[in-house]
Amino acid sequence: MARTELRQADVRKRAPTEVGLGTYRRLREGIITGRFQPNERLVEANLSKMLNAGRTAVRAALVRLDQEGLVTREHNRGARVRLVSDEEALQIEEVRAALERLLARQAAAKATASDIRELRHVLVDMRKRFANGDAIGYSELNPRFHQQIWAAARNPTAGQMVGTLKSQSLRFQYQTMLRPGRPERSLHEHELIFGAIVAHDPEAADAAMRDHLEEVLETLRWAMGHKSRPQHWLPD
Amino acid sequence: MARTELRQADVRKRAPTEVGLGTYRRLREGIITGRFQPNERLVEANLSKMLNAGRTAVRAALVRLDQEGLVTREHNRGARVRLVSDEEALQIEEVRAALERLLARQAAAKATASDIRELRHVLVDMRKRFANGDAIGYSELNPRFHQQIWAAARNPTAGQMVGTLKSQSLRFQYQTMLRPGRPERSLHEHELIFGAIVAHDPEAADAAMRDHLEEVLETLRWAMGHKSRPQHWLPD
DNA sequence: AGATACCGAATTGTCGACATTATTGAGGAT
DNA sequence: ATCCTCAATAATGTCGACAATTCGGTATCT
Repeated sequence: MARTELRQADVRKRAPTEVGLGTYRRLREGIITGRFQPNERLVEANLSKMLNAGRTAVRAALVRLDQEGLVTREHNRGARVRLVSDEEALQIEEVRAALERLLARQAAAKATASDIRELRHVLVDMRKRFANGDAIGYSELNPRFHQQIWAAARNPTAGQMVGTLKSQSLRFQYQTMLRPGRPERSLHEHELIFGAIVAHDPEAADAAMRDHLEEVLETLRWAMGHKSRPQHWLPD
Repeated sequence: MARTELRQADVRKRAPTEVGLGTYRRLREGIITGRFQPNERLVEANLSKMLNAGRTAVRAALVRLDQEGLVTREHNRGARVRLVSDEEALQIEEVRAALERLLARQAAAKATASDIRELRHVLVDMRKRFANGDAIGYSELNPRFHQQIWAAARNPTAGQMVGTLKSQSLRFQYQTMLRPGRPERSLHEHELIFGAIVAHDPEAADAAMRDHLEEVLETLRWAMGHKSRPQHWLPD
């Protein structure tokens, strides 16, 4: 029975140097940005050379990414970039909506003046880019806005969770801004959310975020109906 | 460019034999059931012998559990059972509430006759045990009831997510049933949720689940105020 | 006595080698 | 032509050994 270690005094603050961070982070980035295509095989030896890291580190990274839902692993058959189906993407979006509503509510309750300043800054930029017709720049700012809300909510648990969710469904987000009239309404919805947070009105923030993400979901369904067939499965 | 592998035809259905499942599952079980105490060091060599598995497998399991939030790892300093603070536990409960509301809503929308039969079965058992004053047996059935709802919702994404959340805060759940009058009200709340699902009324299911988990949260806050000392009884 | 440097035990991180398993393609039988 | 067998190949899973690092205790100096 060597289980005699449980004093809380041992938990000193220290630089939280996590373990195999480098390779994990780079591999993750590669998957999210699409450098590895969905369903592509991830051979450990190859990755080992590409990231010049030992196979052990690659392996650990793959385990993490598996748990995170970005790759799938099968016994003796290796790892692949996980392909999330349309249905799954919708489910993920629903879950994300539930979490973001909570975060918006808490942000409205807890936001400091500094939080609001940051949020306003992003929103001002969004207005500018929208006015210039810069749709790409606008959709780049979109995640920034939401992340500011997560920060203001002071709920790391929910924040991290919604972050991993977003990484899973990120491939689908690019299509949504193509819908006619979508950017304009998107901007308006963000204004409403911002207003509710500034007013410190959790109920309104919840409702505004609900409406916003309901619109996003609807747009996503629209995009899925209209999407030209994914050019995966080539006709041989 | 050896990255020319992306046909969907390759994704055949097959037994999804995940990788190092055995050791991971046993270690996880050990942590959840409290055989390893919070903040206890998890030395790889020891675990290797205890679970008689290679150190490699133990290591992989620890990586997974780290990503899952059940252990924390620091570079060159090993792994410990993660201690979740009271504040974190409350945050987790809030997130869980948001997700379970979604799941209750979807369960009400999609539940089949079979789902409802299963759910009724659990509820009948709960009534019995409550009538017998069997508080322990009652709280054992509690997770079963919720899991049936997750199954009926047909939303694996949210289901798995709420499952991992629950495992993180499980240590706190034992205290809640000690509050005077809590079992009775808990049973009543479960009846309401069940009724809403049977009636296929998503709105009502959402509201009932919200009320239920709001009560749980309140009880949790109460328990935290009253906790003399977290008595980690060792179940050997 | 108190602070500091330092050494040794314990533990983790990493690498390479080997066994195990799946996959592919050729070849032969029906 | 189709199906089956079977070896060749490629990739993963696993084990052991070694280097690197942390931590506790001890000796040393002021």
